[in-house]
Amino acid sequence: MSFGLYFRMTRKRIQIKKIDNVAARQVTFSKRRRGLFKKAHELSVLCDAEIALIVFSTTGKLFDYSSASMEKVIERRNQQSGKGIDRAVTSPYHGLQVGSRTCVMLRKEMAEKTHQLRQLKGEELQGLGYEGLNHLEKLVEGGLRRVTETKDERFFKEISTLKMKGAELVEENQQLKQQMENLPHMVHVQPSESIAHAGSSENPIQPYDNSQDISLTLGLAFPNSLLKG
Amino acid sequence: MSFGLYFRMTRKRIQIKKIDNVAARQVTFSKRRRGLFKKAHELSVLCDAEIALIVFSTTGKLFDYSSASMEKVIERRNQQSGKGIDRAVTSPYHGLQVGSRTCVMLRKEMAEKTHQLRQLKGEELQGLGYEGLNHLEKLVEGGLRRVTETKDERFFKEISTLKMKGAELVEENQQLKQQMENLPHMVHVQPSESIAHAGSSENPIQPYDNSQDISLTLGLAFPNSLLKG
DNA sequence: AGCTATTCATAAGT
DNA sequence: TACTTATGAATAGCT
Repeated sequence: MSFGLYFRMTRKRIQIKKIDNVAARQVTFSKRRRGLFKKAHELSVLCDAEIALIVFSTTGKLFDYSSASMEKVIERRNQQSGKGIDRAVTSPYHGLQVGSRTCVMLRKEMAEKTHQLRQLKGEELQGLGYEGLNHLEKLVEGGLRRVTETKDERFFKEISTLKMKGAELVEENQQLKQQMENLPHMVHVQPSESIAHAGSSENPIQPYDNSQDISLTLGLAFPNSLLKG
Repeated sequence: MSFGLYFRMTRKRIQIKKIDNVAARQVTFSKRRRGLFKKAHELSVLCDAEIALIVFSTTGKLFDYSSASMEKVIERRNQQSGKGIDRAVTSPYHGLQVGSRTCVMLRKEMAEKTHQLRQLKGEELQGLGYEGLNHLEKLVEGGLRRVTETKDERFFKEISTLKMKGAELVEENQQLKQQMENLPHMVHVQPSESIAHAGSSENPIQPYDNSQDISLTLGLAFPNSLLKG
């Protein structure tokens, strides 16, 4: 290595235009293609995305990658992008095939999903070996953790909301009491203790603690998803 | 900027596995998706390559890029890779009218099932109230219990099977040894210790304990269901 | 959405 | 083709 020769190994940022030198272009193609496929894979794993990547070199060689099934991804895209423009009309013959094939695929995917669903519920585990069972166990553990975390989070959020509301009520209550005391012409009025009976009588400003009542007062409707299964 | 707070802005290289935190996942998806598309474009320009890239986010949103025409690239790939079967001719007209209505229903069911699946994995829980979350939690707990039970059951069954097989082998081994001792005309034969080397030499009838080897000897193939999701 | 420290990708060279 | 290394680019973690 003669350091004196090059001030920088990489001269400067290259500009994005077709590389003239054929050899250099091929080298760059190899390197960048590898990088691109790696990035595609990482994105699919990190973000649970469904990806299809097709690359043809200048020489006509095919390279492709798909996180799932190439056909499935392409099919899915045909459906989505077909929403805007009615391509079935544009190319009737083509549209026909896409439609019928899609239906078959949908049925297959449905069967697959139903099976996955049952496995997550701990059914239909016959086909799984040790590796499969372990993987499934980890998956369900993760799910349980997330569900529980979400539940607790929601729970605490509601508690604090209620406490704040309670505090407001206590304060309002106090103000009402004072107002009543300032109206001596009325007959004696019983203080409405029942409204804030759980609040500390020693410190009325302190948040109203009714965490015991949450399940009764805030049970939200359960959407029609998992309950019916 | 308070420099004292962080030793490093970017802690260290991340590991490539699904990001749990939904918000972080979405941010990363945005950033990396942009990067990926940029790289794809650069490759197509620099090296004059023909590229098609399709990405579906977890939420089902479609992003795609193609250096030329998406359809053209996909078609070109179909020709290269699908040498065997001409699928275009296979389904000429069948099932379009019948299929169209069925397909709509199938799609709805698919969406529903996909949602249920995600909920079981602890995602898309926004719509659930306390009741719903509790129900879901119980469901997943049950699933986890069943999966774990099945796994353990399978495990112990295999262990006992192996122990029995081991015992048989040890017995057979003993018999062979005796037979050899009863054949004095032959040259000295080395006892085949290697067959049952893990068995206790002090009590050869005792079941052969190779529980350590189970993962090596009985790793069943994992079916194509949950691993790819 | 914006900012940096850090990791990652890679152009040029051997 | 593979390896090396300085540099530019991408991006994780934080506002």
